[in-house]
Amino acid sequence: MKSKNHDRAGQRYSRQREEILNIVRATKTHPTADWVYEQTRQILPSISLGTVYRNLNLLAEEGIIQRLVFEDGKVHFDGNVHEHHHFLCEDNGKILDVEKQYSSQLIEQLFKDTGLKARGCKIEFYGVSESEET
Amino acid sequence: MKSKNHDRAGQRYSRQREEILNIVRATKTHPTADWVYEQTRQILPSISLGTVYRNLNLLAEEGIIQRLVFEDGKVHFDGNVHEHHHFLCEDNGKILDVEKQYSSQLIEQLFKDTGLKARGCKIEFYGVSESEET
DNA sequence: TTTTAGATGCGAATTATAAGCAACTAAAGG
DNA sequence: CCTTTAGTTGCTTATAATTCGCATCTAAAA
Repeated sequence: MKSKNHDRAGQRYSRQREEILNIVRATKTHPTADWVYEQTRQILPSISLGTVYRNLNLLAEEGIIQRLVFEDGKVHFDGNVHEHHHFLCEDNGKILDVEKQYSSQLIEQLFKDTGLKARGCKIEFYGVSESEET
Repeated sequence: MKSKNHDRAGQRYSRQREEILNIVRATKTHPTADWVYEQTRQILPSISLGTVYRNLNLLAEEGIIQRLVFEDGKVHFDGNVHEHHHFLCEDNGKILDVEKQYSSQLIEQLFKDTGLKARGCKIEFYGVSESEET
């Protein structure tokens, strides 16, 4: 079915946006705009990179996908909008999801320690994900 | 005194690097390369932006300063290399330091929950830092 | 001193991303 | 259906951030 990618004020359906959303939702690789562009081209060969950027940003603004910036300085997108954190593997560069509810605990602790009221938090773990034998 | 900014293999002293390091260490604003450039120019008017980039990256590689990427997608530098986290204020855009030891606790919990061994982690809190009355 | 590898300033090249615009089209109204 | 309207697209051209190439300069060891 057509994911309701147009079910919002001042926004209509477009095939391009539909495919972009499908692609982002179908992967766990936390893709960049460029990767999404390459994938989408295989289905809609005449799509332009600008359209991919526009739609990714639009979907992120709507909260339908997430926009993430990792240490590589690049913007990544994530179809998983539930609370979760990330583990960046220093070996293979992969980004693993950490689907654990660590935020509320930390936010409380932060408040006790500093008085700051956080609305949320993001945790980025880093290390090697696989065994290290050479 | 001249901070030992050259006390490493294949690296010699340079006035430019010294000033850059001083400036990054003297602020808590988590500056971008451009800001550091503007500051350094006031002391060394003929310094070039390329030199600032080169030295910031070099110092970061040596672990003398930290390279951070926040949600604004920009690279920031931090003279504070001790374990600490950040609070991004959604009002004024300021980045506050959270000098608390939350990492080891989380890393342990991550290991228990998933078996992943993290070497470290970064927490980014976000919310409004000041009272919200209008 | 001389030597040498590291550092600098400058300008050109890359990358990632946004902006401008005429042509196209979804969807609401008649 | 046919019109109308405003959102969307592909294209091209900007920007902004960062890196590279290179001749020149200079710390610091010999």
